[in-house]
Amino acid sequence: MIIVLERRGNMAEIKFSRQREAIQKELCGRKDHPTAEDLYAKIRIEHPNISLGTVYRNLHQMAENGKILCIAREGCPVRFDGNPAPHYHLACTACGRVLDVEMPFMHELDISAAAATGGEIHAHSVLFTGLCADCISKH
Amino acid sequence: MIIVLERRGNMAEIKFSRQREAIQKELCGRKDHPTAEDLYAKIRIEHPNISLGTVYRNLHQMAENGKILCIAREGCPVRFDGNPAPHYHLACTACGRVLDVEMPFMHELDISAAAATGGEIHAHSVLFTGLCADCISKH
DNA sequence: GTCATTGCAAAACGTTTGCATGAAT
DNA sequence: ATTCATGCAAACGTTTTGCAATGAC
Repeated sequence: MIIVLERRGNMAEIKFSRQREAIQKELCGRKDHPTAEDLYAKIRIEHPNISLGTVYRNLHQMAENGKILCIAREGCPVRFDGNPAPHYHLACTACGRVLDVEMPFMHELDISAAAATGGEIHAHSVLFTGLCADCISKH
Repeated sequence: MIIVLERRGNMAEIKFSRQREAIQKELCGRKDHPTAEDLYAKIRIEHPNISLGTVYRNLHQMAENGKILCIAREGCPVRFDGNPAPHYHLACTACGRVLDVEMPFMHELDISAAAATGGEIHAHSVLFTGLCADCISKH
């Protein structure tokens, strides 16, 4: 299997589009981590003609360009994060939400990993699993 | 969306099966992180009648019971890890492989995250992104 | 005898793609 | 005029499911 991670094919220009603008605005205006369908549903209110394919295409492009993050989990649709700065996430086992965890990001981990592997680490993503504060207090 | 993470429905008995045994043996006998299809293809050599559904069902059950780990990434089929002890992974951007990273696991991160969220952290999974040693040296 | 597990094939799901049209530069 | 982006609908790859049959206990 070949993993294609190349940035946009050599120097193709990115043209403005209403749709991309709407997606970007919607995603960056929220602090949760919506799925493509979530965004599609929301954006459709103001842009009734937008298509799901366009949402996916743009999310993909934005991720390639480092403008957003993707959060993948077993058995769940991918979630997107409008904040591209590396940070931690918590997947709550009770309510199913994915939340940001406000703690300092350990860039040192990348250094340790690079030392351990002899390779070159570009990023690390961390997903905590557990109960969020809301779910703890509700019970 | 409701996330179902419950362990096996109250106290249903787990009965032995040849197929599960083969899956367990195959997965735990290797240090890479195969997909369900990979395992299916391999196991089919000795158990020609096994079905892909059975492979998925058993992997799911084993994951629920904490016998194996799942590694999910955007755009890739889920990979399974026969070693359920918490540890780190590297996804190589050049060759596409997912490798173990031999470095001490930071349980302290869970404590920091619990403090930061006010919740209860059960685990954390880390996926590094970068180049593995093989790909660095090949270039 | 009971109930978990299987194989099979169909369906579900999330996502990607081809193509003709439209919009941005 | 060029070429990037869009909407649509069809296709894709992965995973799950219903069901009747089999196997474990």
